[in-house]
Amino acid sequence: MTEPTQTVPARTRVAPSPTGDPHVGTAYQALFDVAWARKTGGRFVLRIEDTDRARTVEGSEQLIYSDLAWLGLAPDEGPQNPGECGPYRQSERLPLYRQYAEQLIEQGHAYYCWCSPERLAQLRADQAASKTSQTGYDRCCLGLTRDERAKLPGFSPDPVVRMLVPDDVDLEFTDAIRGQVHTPRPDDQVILKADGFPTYHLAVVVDDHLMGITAAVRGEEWISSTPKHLLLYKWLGWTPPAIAHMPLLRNTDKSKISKRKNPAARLEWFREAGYLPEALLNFLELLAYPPVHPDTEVQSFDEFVACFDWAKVNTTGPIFDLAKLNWLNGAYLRQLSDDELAHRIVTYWEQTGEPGAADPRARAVVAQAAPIIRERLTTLADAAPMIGFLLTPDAALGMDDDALATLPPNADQVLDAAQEVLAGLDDFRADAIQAGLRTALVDGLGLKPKVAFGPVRVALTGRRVSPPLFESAEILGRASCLARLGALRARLSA
RNA sequence: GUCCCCAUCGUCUAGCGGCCCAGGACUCAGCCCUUUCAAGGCUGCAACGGCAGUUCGAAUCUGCUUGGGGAUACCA
Repeated sequence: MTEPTQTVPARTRVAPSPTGDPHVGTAYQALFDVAWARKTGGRFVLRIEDTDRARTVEGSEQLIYSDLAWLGLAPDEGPQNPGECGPYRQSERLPLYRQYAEQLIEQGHAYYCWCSPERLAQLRADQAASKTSQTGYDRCCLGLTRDERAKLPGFSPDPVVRMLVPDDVDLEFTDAIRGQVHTPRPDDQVILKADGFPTYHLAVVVDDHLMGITAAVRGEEWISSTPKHLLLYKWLGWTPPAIAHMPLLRNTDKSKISKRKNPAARLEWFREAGYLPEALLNFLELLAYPPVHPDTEVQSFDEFVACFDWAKVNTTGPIFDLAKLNWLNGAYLRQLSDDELAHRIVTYWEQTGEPGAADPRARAVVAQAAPIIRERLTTLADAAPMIGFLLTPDAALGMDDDALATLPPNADQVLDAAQEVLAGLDDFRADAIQAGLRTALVDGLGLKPKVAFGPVRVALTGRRVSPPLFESAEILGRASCLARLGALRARLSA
């Protein structure tokens, strides 16, 4: 197996089409692109493949940029930070493709085709119906002039350009991940469309060569068209880059991952859902690559890069299962310092329009609460509901029904005692609060801790489950605590 | 239909002829810790798709088969 030589700095590229929200597959491939570039001291290039005018969506290029940057995979070169091999949008490189298409026609490797889309559709339908193994274009236009062809049925005035695939086309190539791979025999593929735009097949070859790309990472679905690309390289007299075909990410039903079946197919979804980019990166690495360390699967991108080897990339398409990502995200969250965690939460709030983001008091509370919610978070989105009781005015605190249902018959007694303790405390800090309440409720009233602290929790948080009680009480402060204890007490007497 | 790719616990994987009656991680279950919930610790459930062959010996090699996926576009 020939793999890209490690001593040569790679020039790799990710080439998404701007057809809406960036796809998670783009990040997945970019990750391996970047790993290879970093490993070899090379460059990572972003090229926008906008040759399908019907599908191109306004604004998605910007999203591709911001999402890659969020993940720490910002391109070294791209349309917004050009280097020396631009332009980086295929729509700005149009003359190039026509030039090479014409060259191929002159050399006899390609030909014009005037067949109408209707004729081609009929041809395919007939081939399918006859169950023949003979499929593909029938070369109706090969060797004909425009006038000759015009006399035949199914004529369309604007021609496309097709490759003339020879009988002895090479059906084997070396993949960086899979080694020797056999491929299906290609059809006389259209390389230049009637609207003058190239198809992917021509564009990728011309661009990769002209932009000096030495290693290309793409999805497995491209394996079958690789011989077309190799043929073009051969005809044009160019050296192809090393090509790595990544296994395809799958939906739970094992089909190719799609936005329709899986919300996580949208790269944006992870940011919206409160995942940390480093956790997502780690997760994507694990999806196609064995863990770097024998004792843990939590690994940094640098560690991944350091051990990167194409031969270790897996060949089976992984099912995109969020359970492990959730665990990883929690693991990364737990590694954050208090300040960093608070910062991430507030930043997340800013991005999602959470009201607390703009409130200085809320920011202060987040900073105080960071240590007590850290190990309870799966995503950043969990923070707001978890500390909501700290941000709500005392009078507006709601009581969950299931929380009220846990109150024991002697709750009033407990609340009275708790109020007395908290009112008399010199030092309103968590350990003093705990000591005071324990003395009064557990020792004094002879209650089990669970029974003793339950009503206090319900009073202060309105919920059955909450962050640690005494720390929460400290953050709330004496006045709020007394007000809330009093409120629940009053409610019980009513 | 045709062609191509792939195949170890539910999921991600280790394994590249003996160290494997298959190891780790996530999930799940139980226990411990414990003021709730988590986190943490411990224990457990759980896999080499099938059939031939090669070999003293096969999860590992070969063939067939089955299953899954992908490609068969003037989409990428």
